[in-house]
Amino acid sequence: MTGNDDTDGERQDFIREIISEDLATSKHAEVVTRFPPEPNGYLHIGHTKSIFLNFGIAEEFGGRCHLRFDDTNPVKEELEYIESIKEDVRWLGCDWGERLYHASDYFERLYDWAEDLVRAGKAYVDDLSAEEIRAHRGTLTEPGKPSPYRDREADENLELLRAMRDGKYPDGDKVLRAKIDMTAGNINLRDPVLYRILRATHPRTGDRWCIYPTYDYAHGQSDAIEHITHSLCTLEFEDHRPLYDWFVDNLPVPSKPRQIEFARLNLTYTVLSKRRLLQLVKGGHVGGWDDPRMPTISGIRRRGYPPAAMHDFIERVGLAKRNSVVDLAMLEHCVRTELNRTAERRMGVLRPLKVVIENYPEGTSEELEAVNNPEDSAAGTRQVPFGRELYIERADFMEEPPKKFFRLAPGREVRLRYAYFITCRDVIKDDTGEVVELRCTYDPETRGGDSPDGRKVKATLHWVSAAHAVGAEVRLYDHLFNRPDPGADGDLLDDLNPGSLEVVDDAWLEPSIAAFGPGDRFQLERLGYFCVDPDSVPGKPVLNRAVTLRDSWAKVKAKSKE
RNA sequence: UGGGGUGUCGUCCAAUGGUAGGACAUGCGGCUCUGGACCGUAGGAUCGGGGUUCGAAUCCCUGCACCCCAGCCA
Repeated sequence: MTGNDDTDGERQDFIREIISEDLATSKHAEVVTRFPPEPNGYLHIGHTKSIFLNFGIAEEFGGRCHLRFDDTNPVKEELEYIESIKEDVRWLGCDWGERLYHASDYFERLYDWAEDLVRAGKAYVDDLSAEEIRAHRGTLTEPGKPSPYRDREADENLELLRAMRDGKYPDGDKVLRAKIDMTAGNINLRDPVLYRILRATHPRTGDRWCIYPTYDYAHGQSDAIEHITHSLCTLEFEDHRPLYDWFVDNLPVPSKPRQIEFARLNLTYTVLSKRRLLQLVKGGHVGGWDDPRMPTISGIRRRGYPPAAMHDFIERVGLAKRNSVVDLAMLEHCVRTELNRTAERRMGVLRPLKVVIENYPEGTSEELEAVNNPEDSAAGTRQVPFGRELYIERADFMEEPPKKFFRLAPGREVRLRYAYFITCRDVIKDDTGEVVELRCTYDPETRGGDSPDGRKVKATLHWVSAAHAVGAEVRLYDHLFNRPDPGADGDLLDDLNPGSLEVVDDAWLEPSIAAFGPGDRFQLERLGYFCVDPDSVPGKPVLNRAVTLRDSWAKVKAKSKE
């Protein structure tokens, strides 16, 4: 189901249709998919599409999904990445069970098959340099020319290949190439490289090998070895498919997998490429791979996006073959929907304005009952302390309110959530004319927030008791880039949003928030959804704002400014 | 000017020869102890030109636009 359909649960995307058909016609008895990351970076939101697709299909069709590291290039790959990828996949709720594999598990078999190809006259060792190979490859419009080494005898090739494996030649000195067709329109078929000489320590095989298979030579065969039935990948591999099939058809592999391509995910205001993400991290433009502004899985986890929201998002985005860019607002909608359902409510004030309740007895306080989650009665209630001195949000008071401003103003009565109606009696300013304190009175009859005489107020404000509040640092995030297509016409860095991070270090929170630990998510009423950051220290929580609430007042305000 | 793909509301995805529909976004109402949530409602699309057909987003022809490929990256 694509998730954007509510009348027909049968509807499927084109890949699920193919699989259903393969099952119906008994082409396959079971479905086996795989998620095949290269451990050369951190996973990002784009990968969630592939992860949920592969694991989701396996689950829906009662099959299985393998986690396979495509570790064929030790120059770029690291153990650190392997660990982070596993953690991220697990966090998304996907379980590969015992089915953890690596392309490097198959290096021995892949090599044997390479000898088979050589013996069959379908592969040869080429002495040409990388530059010469490129020159011989031709261009998009001109055919390539055969290498002078293309017609070496099988025996000589075999000897050379073994010598390559045994470390007799320096890096880059020779390669093994498939002998296919130097004039093919599809450049991938112009005698692709199968093995290159690379003296690099592999994260798993160490220094056992000095030749490594290329992606093209390793991927399809790895799929076949694992009896993958449907090998799902992104569009740019579409014209590798003939090569993929060529290997599977020319090698004694145990099964014949089918590669199917789909469009990768793109998001507005976001970059999703390892190269550009690495650029942001290495350049110090963000705090690291897990900076909450990063579209990495570790970034959004720290930011407070729940895995369930990611799943919902991927379902809604759907699956097709056309390149597209999804509106970031769609993702934020999914985050809000999930958090609205599951996150408990709390109160906190970001930019405090002191309020003194003049007719509230000095030196006393009381506890008021507050609902934890109006969307979930099972979440229960909690007690919130109230006293004579409070903080409210600075933005909730205006000395000269415009027509549509419903909040506190001189002489006006509003409700303090779950507490009392208060009326603003006096405004105290400092030398510069800035409002520093409000003198108010409360109506004891309105305890809990309802007036016995049926009197209405137009606004309800959040607040905290000054005597009980916990000081906190709150990090507010905005889009990392200030245009929907960052880097589209020029330097990516020119499009960085200088206001993407705002740190508020004198926020006040209701005391119950101290009970939350890193990773816990909750709503600060009227402000948004927040997540406790690991930077928190005892007595001084650090909060990340995952996403704001929808804010129709902000829209009214923005419109009146135009 | 080689090969491989893709063109449907602003955005994403459906409609598989038979009323172009949903979601997000946007506008307008309602409701509300969160200007939240929720409910209702409106506007908004088949790349162009021919053809086949009672009937075309769908089939055919022909243009056009966009994406990918010339790593010993994946």
